Amino acid sequence: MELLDASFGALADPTRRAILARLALGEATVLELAKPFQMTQPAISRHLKVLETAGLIEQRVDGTRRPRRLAKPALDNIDQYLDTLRRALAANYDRLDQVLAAMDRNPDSTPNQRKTGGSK
Amino acid sequence: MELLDASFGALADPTRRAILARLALGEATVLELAKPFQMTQPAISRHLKVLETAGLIEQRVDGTRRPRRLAKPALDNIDQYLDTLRRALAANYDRLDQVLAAMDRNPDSTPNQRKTGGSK
DNA sequence: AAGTTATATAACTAAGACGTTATTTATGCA
DNA sequence: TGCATAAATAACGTCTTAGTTATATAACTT
Repeated sequence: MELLDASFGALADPTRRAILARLALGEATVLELAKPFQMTQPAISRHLKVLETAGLIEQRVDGTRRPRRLAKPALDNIDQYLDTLRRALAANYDRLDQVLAAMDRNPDSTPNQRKTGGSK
Repeated sequence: MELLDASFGALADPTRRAILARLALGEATVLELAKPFQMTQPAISRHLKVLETAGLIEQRVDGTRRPRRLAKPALDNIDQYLDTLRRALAANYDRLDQVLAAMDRNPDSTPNQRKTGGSK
């Protein structure tokens, strides 16, 4: 699943998330996107390429401009992955040893927690 | 939202996602985690620190071992963020210009697409 | 055709990520 | 005590990322 590599990697950068936030309001060109972020146009173009490779945005051709907008495939993919994690998490919390572990890790009940014998 | 930086960054690495997949089956120690991945123990320890900083896993103390398990906060946080993107995406797709854009970007209908006279 | 505008690409630099081996710290055990 | 084991940390090399400036490409404008 290397699309996940690209997708999560793309989302890990605050500038790229800001770009997505801007695109959430509607499509925008490179220069429009570059304006609010004090950063050069080439830098934004690179970020856009990363986002597009990740499947998070799409291009459109309009003369010399290339307005970008949000795309869905990556989001669906990510959602699906996170779902498996959520499920596993829920399942683990239902297990007894997880409950015991939770008690064990509470510093109030056992100052210096152990479990083999009980000393130090 | 720099927790998102950490969370998405953590999920961008395939080794770390594999670690999470293993932890989805239940808690495991560093050495147990290191075994399947042919990688040294220090490397795994670093990955675990990244995952923990991101809020994706937790530790437990058991003598000299530190079994890890999945944690929820980061997932909730991520879910919430993705939700805003999903919403924006849906909203954008409801707009007329987005629909026109979709047609415009279809290479079959217009070989060298323009639009100065059409929408915008 | 010539100039302008929108974007992409190239070449470079600085910083960060990810792996290694060697060593340290902390606990358990004889 | 002293040795063994689990995990963390240090120091280091290498590859990747994110930014810069300079330049190239493509399309619109006159």
